[in-house]
Formats: sequence, structure tokens, C-alpha cells
Amino acid sequence: MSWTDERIQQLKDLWSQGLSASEIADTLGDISRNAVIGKAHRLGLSGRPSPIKKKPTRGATILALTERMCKWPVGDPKHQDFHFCGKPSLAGLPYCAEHAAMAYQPTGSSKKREEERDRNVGAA
DNA sequence: CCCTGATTCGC
DNA sequence: GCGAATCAGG
Repeated sequence: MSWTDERIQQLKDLWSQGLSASEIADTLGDISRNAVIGKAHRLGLSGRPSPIKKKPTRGATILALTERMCKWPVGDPKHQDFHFCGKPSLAGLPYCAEHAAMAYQPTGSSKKREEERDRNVGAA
């Protein structure tokens, strides 16, 4: 699969729209996110700063929080030091791996695996 | 364990 | 030039 003009157009378009390499790769199809990033980089794009942000824009407030950002209140809510984790959260989880583990701390480990078990058993 | 992009390396 | 692999960061 060579990079046709239309595909490059989509690449730049989707990339400019804020889509991630994986999303673009999925949209384009046939290619992996590596191919997208590689091509994008070769094209001179890369205008999308990675979430790895070394040290730009301090103050990850709730305004900057996204689904992928770990929403874990660190510090004091009334202190200026209060900030959110900001790290890319796991799939579905509102927190990152570390904080997700904290949020998942079983406070008793009681039985609770019968959420939607016996509810429609009747009518037999 | 997941995600992300950046860079490097082999074809 | 292409894409995979690896790297860097959270």
C-alpha cells in the first residue's frame, strides 16, 4: 500500500482535526499507527505534541481533562498545588493504571458479583 | 496494563 | 520512502 495523494490528504486532514495516529490508521485502514506517524513525520507534520509533554503548560486543570486524562485530584483542592494526574488513563477507566488501582481498592472484598444475576429468573 | 507520538532501524 | 520496531513519557 503506497501513500496515494488522497490518503495523504486524509492523513493530514484527520491529523489536523486532532485525531490520533491510531484513529487515522484505523480510518485509513491497511496501515498501522506507526505508518501514520512515520508518514506524518516524513511529511513534516508532527504538529501534534505527544501527551508526553515534557514541561509545557503547567496547571493541568479540569479544563484540560479529557477522557484519556487521569482525573485524580492530587494535593489540596483549596491549595494552588492542587492538580490532576493528567496522565493518559486506561481504556474506560477515568484514572491511569496507578490511580485506577487505588480506586479499585476493595474496601472489604465482600461478595458483590450478583449485580444482574437473578432478576428475570421467574416466568418459568 | 494502557495510551500517545518521536525517533531509529531494516527493507 | 515505507513501515515496523524501538524509544521516551505518563
